Amino acid sequence: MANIKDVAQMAGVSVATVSRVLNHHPYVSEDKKAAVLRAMEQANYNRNINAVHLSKGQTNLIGVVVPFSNHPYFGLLIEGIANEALRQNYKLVLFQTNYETDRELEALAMLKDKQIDALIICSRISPWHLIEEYLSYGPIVVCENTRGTNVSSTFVDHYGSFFQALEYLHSKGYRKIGYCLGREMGANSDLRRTAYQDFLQKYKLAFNPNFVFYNCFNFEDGEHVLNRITEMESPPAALLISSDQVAAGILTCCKVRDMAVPDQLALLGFDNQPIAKIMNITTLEIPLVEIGRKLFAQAIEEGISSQEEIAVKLIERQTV
Amino acid sequence: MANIKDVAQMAGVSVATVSRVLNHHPYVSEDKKAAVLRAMEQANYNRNINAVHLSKGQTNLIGVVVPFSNHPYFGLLIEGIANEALRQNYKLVLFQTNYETDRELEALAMLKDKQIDALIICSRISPWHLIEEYLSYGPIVVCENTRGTNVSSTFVDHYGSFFQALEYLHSKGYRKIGYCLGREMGANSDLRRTAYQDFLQKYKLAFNPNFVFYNCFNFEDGEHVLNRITEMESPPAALLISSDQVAAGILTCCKVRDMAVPDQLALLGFDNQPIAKIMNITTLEIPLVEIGRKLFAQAIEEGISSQEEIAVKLIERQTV
DNA sequence: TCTTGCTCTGAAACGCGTTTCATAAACTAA
DNA sequence: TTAGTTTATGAAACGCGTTTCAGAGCAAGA
Repeated sequence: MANIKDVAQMAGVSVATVSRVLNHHPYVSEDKKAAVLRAMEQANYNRNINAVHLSKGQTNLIGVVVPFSNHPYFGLLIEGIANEALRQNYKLVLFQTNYETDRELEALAMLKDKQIDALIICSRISPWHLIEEYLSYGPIVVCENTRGTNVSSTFVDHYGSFFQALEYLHSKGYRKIGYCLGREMGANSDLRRTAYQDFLQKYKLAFNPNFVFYNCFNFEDGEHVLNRITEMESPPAALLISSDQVAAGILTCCKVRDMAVPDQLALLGFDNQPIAKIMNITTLEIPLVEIGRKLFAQAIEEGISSQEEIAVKLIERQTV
Repeated sequence: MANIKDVAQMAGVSVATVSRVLNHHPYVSEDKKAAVLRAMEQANYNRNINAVHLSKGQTNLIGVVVPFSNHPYFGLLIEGIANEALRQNYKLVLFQTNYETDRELEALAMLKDKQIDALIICSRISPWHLIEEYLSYGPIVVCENTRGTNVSSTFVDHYGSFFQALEYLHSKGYRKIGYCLGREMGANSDLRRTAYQDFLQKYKLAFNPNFVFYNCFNFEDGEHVLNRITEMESPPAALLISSDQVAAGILTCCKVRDMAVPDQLALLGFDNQPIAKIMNITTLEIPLVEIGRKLFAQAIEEGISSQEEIAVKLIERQTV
């Protein structure tokens, strides 16, 4: 396998000049450039990427940590990240953690080893102090409010948007409001729970633990929710659902059971996923693809750190 | 950042000895080994992985090409691959192609650049001759019959298993049999189509183009299938469905519409995914996790190439 | 006692592209 | 014409761990 030295010799130039041609450096005369290109062609030259990595001290690989890559929420996020990665000539290494600590640690270890230039954590399971330990090895970008730290992030104000959603339902006359979340634990869930409590307090509404549904991730989880609701003597009149996917599942079940939406049960989703549009679900749009783009940009941004809060937008359709 | 030289100096040994300690070479005396470990600790030494890659000429990274990582079929395959990768201390780079040629080419380019040691293609879109061009750069392992070539593969005899499934339905008395596939094009679809034609011929059954359903990938695609079937004057009595996921979707719809399974419509799935067990779907088990393991083993197996055919197993449950 | 064969260690070569520094030539502005 | 840029190019240093080769020391077997 020919290397840069061979090519240099064949073209009658120094390796530095070959390197310049390889990297499109402007200061190379046309004739030498042509000679180098010819030599590369002849020798069937292939740049040794590992030598480049060693020399540059970077790999153009960015790690992305997600709990599930199959979920539309993360799917859209990944899409945004991948778009930007392509544009900037980076590749992605995907870590699907299933919320297992070890998988997350693997990703952090790769950052430490400089096998990836930066790490984007879309949703974490590890405690924050553990993440912090790895900050010195390379940029880590997350999806939660990191204001006051030097960690970059792009995030949604989950407290504010949840509160906003509750206010909207309240303004529509709903008083018995329940909500569906994914994980019971986790930074975002905490924020939403707090928003809910504060909302109840504001309007002097009583807390009903039956109105809280956890482990709502996918379409099929909607059925479980509706099963519980139909068994209740005093069911909620509206549901705030942290994922359109689940909202769609609930809505589908409602149709099957001839439950009128929104009259018997109002549904307010989150994300504005494609399925929400198709099924006419009222939702709070979260521009996930755009968030993905920003996360990537932050991952490769040099020196500085930045925190960006993303606004959500209410999309009124027919389920509230 | 300390390097191996610094550590060697601190420990009073040569870099070779430090390298031996790092790589658990047996011939290092206990005291020197201890000294090296102490020095590494003190210097907060971190091995530069890119230097290792350059030196070894490999990266311990294996590329995995799938069309969708969110589909249970590929999810299980990936699980098997990932298990084995973990065991053998390799990392995976996942390429989700969405069946776009460019994404597949990206993966092949990384193989060419030796940024990955091998490539596992779970389902391809590129023509075979294009894949072949990259064989000289590193091992490529695929999921289709490559007997007679020097390409390693682990595959299911799709012709045989489809035929077997059709025979089973026939033996149960079904004559009007339809089938659902994913892609219309693709090596596996061709095989299955041929099996179907041959089956019809064998039993002198007429071909009905309405009994063929394409683009059946996910749970929700089951609804489309059933919609078409309910509109037919002369619907199929049994369906052979190339994914349990779709079979589950169809079965769910049947329940909603009070259609008796298998009396009004028999369903025979493929894969034996978890959902098939839960929903009691008769299916042909494909040991996807096991196939994943084998694919990975083949990817890192030195020198030789091997082709392994995997047997499927009929699991009789309650939908036929 | 002499081989033979381990065990242990270090020097040096190797993998290979990037980048800095020095230098020379060519050009521009004063 | 002189000073100051800009363009162009090569030598050499740099990033850093692995591996081969040679040799020393020591023990077991002949």
